[in-house]
Amino acid sequence: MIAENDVTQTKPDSPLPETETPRDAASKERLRMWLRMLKSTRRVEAALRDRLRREFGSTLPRFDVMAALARYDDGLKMSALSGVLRVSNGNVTGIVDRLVEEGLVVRVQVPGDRRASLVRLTRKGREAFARQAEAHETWISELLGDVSLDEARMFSDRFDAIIKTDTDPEQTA
Amino acid sequence: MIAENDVTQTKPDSPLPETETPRDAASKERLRMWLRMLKSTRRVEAALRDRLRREFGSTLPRFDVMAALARYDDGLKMSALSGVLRVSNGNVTGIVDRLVEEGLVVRVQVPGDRRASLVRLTRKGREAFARQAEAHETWISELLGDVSLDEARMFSDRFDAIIKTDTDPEQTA
DNA sequence: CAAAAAAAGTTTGAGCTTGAAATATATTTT
DNA sequence: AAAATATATTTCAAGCTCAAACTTTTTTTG
Repeated sequence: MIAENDVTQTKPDSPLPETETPRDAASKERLRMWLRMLKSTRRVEAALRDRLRREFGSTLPRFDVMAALARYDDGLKMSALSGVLRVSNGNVTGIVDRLVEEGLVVRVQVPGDRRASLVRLTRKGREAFARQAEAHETWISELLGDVSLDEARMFSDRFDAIIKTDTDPEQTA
Repeated sequence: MIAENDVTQTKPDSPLPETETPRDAASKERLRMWLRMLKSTRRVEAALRDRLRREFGSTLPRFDVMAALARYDDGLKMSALSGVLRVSNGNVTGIVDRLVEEGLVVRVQVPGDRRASLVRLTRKGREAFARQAEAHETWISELLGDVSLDEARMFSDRFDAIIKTDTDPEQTA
């Protein structure tokens, strides 16, 4: 919103501040798009949080952590985990602490290195995650139900481009 | 991820669990799309948070509140504010408290009703927001730079559809 | 090898977020 | 007028989030 006229315009056709260069127009349209993208994402996220809470007594961050661990049978080190999820180290500590309390994951000492530990899903954790993941996929299809297969593919590609535009380290274990 | 075969399939052509109905395919593709959409949104949000913090010592929630207030010269009641932003009541209380401390907004008593108060931007708040909003638009264009005007329009429309699919009260002041 | 640097994790402090409970005030019913 | 109900907002507890500070351990290097 707001954002006056653009000083870098090449053709000052009109002297009024209401002048709109093509650059402005694109900028405004991208802003509009972003606001809608943010709103859509938040809506879907809110719905997911709500269902995860009601139906599984869990949260999205916990789900994210378990999803990451589910992809690595050998477990992940804390630093690798926060790297994969792209959240801060300290953040993951707390979430894993709670998952450990509930018996969904374990911290296994790494033999050679007394600093590090591998975080791994327990059997209970794997089972809980399997149930949640299945529900999760169903919810997404429900929430994005009117997006066709082809359209979804198109969107995925476009989002990939956006992701790649920003710096994308994407480190592994 | 995970999500075994779909029980509701109409044609059990293959007895194996690896069977994939068109319904499965679309479901998986939508999940893929959602994960990318979430990732993109988080990337952009993270970038915005970072810049807002560094350049203005502020946060996205504060910015959101100020943006909402900027659209209502007469101010908004707390309940209307949380309604517009679609966040909990208690949430807004804290954010507004901090904005008041910094002199960016004020709480004005509503004449007829001693329960309610109107939250309004101060001059300082309006000026701060104007600067932030301008930078914000620039950042968005930077972050979504390779999205063309037409493409942005298309995305906007599509997101609108997603938003409309979920319940959309959108109350006003 | 000892000092310095780097790496793995945790802790801390401040802020955001929610849902539920508490408070206060208004309005409606009885 | 008293009681019940509705509305406006705050408080609270639990959890998520980050950046920065801090331990402990390992690796590098002079």
